[in-house]
Amino acid sequence: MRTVTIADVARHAGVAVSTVSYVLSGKRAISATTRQRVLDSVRVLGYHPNAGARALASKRANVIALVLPLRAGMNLPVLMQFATSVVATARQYDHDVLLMTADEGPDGIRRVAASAMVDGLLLMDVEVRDTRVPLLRDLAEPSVLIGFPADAEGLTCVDLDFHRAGAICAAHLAERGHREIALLGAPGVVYERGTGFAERTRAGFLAEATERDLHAVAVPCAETYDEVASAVKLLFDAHPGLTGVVVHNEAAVGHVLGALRALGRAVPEDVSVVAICPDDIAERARLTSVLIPAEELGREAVRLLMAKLDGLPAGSILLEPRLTIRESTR
Amino acid sequence: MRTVTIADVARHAGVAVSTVSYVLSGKRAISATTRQRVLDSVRVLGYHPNAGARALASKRANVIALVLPLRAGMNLPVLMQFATSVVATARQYDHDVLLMTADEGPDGIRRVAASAMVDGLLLMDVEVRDTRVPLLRDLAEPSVLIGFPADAEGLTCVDLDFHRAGAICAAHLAERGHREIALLGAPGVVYERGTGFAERTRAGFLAEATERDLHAVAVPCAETYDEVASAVKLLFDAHPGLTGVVVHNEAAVGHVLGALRALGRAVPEDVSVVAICPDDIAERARLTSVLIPAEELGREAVRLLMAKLDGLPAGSILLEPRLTIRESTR
DNA sequence: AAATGATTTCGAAGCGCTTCGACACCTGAC
DNA sequence: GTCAGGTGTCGAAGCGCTTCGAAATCATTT
Repeated sequence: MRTVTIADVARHAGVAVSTVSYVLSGKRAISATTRQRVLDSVRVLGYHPNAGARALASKRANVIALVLPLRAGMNLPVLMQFATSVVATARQYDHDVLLMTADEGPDGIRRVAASAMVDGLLLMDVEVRDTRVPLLRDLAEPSVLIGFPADAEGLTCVDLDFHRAGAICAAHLAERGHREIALLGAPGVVYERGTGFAERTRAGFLAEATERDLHAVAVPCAETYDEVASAVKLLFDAHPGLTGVVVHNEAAVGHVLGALRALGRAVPEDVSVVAICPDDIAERARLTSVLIPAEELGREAVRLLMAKLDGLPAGSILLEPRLTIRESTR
Repeated sequence: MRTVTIADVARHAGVAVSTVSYVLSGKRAISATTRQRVLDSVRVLGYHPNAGARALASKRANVIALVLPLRAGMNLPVLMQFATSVVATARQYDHDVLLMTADEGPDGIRRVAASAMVDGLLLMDVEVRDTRVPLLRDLAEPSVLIGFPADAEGLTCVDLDFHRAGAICAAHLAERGHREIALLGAPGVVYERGTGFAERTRAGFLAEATERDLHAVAVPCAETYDEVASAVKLLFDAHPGLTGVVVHNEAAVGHVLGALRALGRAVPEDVSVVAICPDDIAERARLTSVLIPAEELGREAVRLLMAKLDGLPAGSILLEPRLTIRESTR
């Protein structure tokens, strides 16, 4: 059972090879009768174009690379949703997905790009000072990043709008009548590194609080229980009237709840808590939260990449955060 | 910056194109001096072979498809470890990985296979009566399955040796002096479907128990708390002297512990519990367990697939289970 | 010195597809 | 009846690589 080639289809339909190609690609007008004859032959013979030959001739592989950080510490449900959404969306655009792990590093990216194996790249979890970013800049292949590196100039990035997320949390607490609120953010070092998303959440939170005339503080937050507990204690010592807390640190959120319990402050009776974290974590603890929209991130990232493949300019985009109200705020 | 082709390398090194090809593939002897000259040119020019052209000429894409069940209900850590291991191992064999989701179904498989986009396929979580299995059988491309379908004849499958796993659990309990033990397995319907792995665990468990002259029973086990609780109650009513329980049902294991607690039986003081489940679940509950060796599964699956790609015959293999002793048995 | 055989290198023929320019045919306008 | 301008189709030239057979080179042997 030799594999069926376009020449077989052409012979079977009694037309030229190029005609078959044009029917399939739609790049030139073909009469309805010829078109139908060709399509019938395709069906009858079970023809599938050879991807390699197509890529070679057209300089388009119809494959995108998905570079995932398959290391420990990632939130798996988020990663999975993202990957699933990328694959599904890519298929809608008639593209396949080549899976790469971040630990091949820049070389892996250079390799797949230079080999014309993929037409574009999707990188998840880009770090602030990522060694791959300069490479992406002068790669011929377009790329889209999930997350913003330190200097996003000239790159296409997709991320949750953390400024708005911070603001939405503050607004939610304000609307519930809280007058004194706090943000527990990432560990201090993260701010010192100038990590964009942590800083932006903070700015949005404080701006909205100021706007609404609330008393607000924002403090970094470590991730071990003891450190979290003492930070929470310090916070309430300094601000006894505090009734609303936003936690933007998925590793610390459980500890914050524990610390509150230890201090004898009930949630939501005494203190309302809003988290900015993956949905599974918030769901488990029944927390009001702003989730990480993994599926939407994947979809938008692919959409942007496809636009770039078509030569369209594509700027970065920020996704609108959405608050899910659960049982930790009142 | 036109991309560098093999012709550029040949010109730069002052040799024929075919010589460059042979240097790179090692398929013919090339003198050391020529070889070095070519390799230098490759380095200087930054040459990377065009994957499409290579695939077209050699009929080898150097890509394998990884078909994952990206639906809910999978144990994510297991899936991730598996995927990571597959990608890493494939790279060792100079192959890349095309990521597909099971929801494209047989058509997706047919598509990538017929388009010569991949040389082989890796399917995870194959179901007992999987519609893709007959397809795989008469596909030209070799494939490896994780898990055993109803009829594995002529297929290459990799899985944990559940017969041994059942036996190891029984043996562990026997060594600790337990004389009356039970296996809580998959829900009844799973056995009725004739699912291989559930039945094999059961057989291994009972055989080992008989061997060691223990009193052993094996019962199916549902997955809601109430059903589990009543099953556990019935079990202990019927066998008051029961002191060892093996749970082979990752969804039920938490409920079993709860039910035991409700019956006033302490673990491990009154009852020893061994689980056959993903490591994260056992780790969380500090259970002695036989884990699902995701990483090893990935590695072995790729190894088998590569063997088949080289035309070697490859039978199915069963991985040796390993017991991790934690705090639930004594 | 010629012949033999190994060893190393070369040239050319594809692999299956896309795409460009050209050709054939058909309209309708003059 | 001729010619301009569409349509629809074809043929051929690659795309960049692998691989086969043959040529060229060199060391041995007779």
